[in-house]
Amino acid sequence: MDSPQKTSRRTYHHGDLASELLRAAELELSENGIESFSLRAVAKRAGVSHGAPAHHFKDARGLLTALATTGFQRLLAAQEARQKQAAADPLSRQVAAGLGYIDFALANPALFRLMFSSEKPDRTSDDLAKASFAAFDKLVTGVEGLVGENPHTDRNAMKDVMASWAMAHGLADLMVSGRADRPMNFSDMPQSEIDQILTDLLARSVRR
Amino acid sequence: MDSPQKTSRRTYHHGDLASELLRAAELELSENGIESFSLRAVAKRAGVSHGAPAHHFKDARGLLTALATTGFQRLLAAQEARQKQAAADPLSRQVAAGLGYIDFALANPALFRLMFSSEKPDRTSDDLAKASFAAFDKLVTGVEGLVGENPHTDRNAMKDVMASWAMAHGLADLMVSGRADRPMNFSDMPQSEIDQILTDLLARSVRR
DNA sequence: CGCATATCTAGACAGTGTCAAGTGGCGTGC
DNA sequence: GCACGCCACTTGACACTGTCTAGATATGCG
Repeated sequence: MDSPQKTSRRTYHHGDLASELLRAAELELSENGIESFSLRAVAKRAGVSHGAPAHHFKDARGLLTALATTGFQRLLAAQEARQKQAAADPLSRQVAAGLGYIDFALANPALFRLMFSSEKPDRTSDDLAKASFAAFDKLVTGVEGLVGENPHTDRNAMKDVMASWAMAHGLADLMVSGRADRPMNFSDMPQSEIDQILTDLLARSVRR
Repeated sequence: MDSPQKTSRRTYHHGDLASELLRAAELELSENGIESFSLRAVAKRAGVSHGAPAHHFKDARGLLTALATTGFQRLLAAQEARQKQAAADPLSRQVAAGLGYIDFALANPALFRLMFSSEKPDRTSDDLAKASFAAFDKLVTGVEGLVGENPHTDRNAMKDVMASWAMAHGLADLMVSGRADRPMNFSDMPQSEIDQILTDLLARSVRR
């Protein structure tokens, strides 16, 4: 009568190995970084043999594709979380999306790298494409509210999307790699002050 | 009487294996990407045994650190190349630096990833730190000319540096990973039109 | 000319991802 | 209520990786 997915797996059949592998993979990723990621270490962490993952994910690429997909879903959620706390005007909402983007990157640096700086996830995967498009579309609708044009049909509006994205992504990537610390001294600042600076920078990108 | 570095190495001692390894490594990098980089493949490409590189670079990390160092030197050169063609006013010069940054990234995508999205280069290396600081400092002096304040002492000016860097880096990174193609349709544009758009986006970041 | 030393080779080791074959246990059809 | 089928997993093999050690070779200094 117990649920099929229990944390202690003394049975031969695991019950929910797929999601356990995803959790293990994310832990491995965040502890060791993407460049020393090992499928066998993930299997060991999940308490199964090194060949077990193949039954749920074709290969390492498959597992990392699935993991990146959840990453994009959570990236979208992080953007929305910031928007909930933000003022209702379109600029504040768009800036909030950028702040959420950066929040996510700083909270999940290795996953962020997997999503944006790795060839390992299979970008032709439908699930991955859908999830990454949804996160992208958050910026598109934000700009649409801001400039009153649909970026998918208006080239200038799409330029604003690109500006907004590039600024958020650039800040996120430089912060994740620790390159913003030296010039900006973020580590000595309270979060509110960091937010203020980032807000200023993000707002520049969409003003034309 | 022949130069010590000849392309055909039938001699036991190579003569200039260190730089040959660097060239081989860069070729391997651009052909296979950083994630399937193999030190043994580099050695094979250079025509030496798999153990040979260790004598010139302590390990794979050492080789990649040296390669990233040359990358930052060439990144700086690419920024300066664009500035030479640009108008003399400070804004044009700063935008040109950004265009050069993007030029470099698009011309050397795998190397760009090695420099900015990898933990393999040893960032505590003096040579690497010096080269990467020199490239960064190009943006700093550009902003100084633009706003009339030294960013190293003026916090607002350093914010402008960060804005300029984040926009250039964000655009470069998104373009390298092919993520800008879909929304912007860059592949259907002549270079002049791409430059025009990028110029607009880069200029936004430093105007306050 | 001979010897020291830098340079390179060759083999071993632990670790990696993937493939093939074999085993354990669950549930379905009788 | 039981046997059988099938899915989930294990095990071992393979080629490949980076690094270490020991040995071979050529260069240049005395």
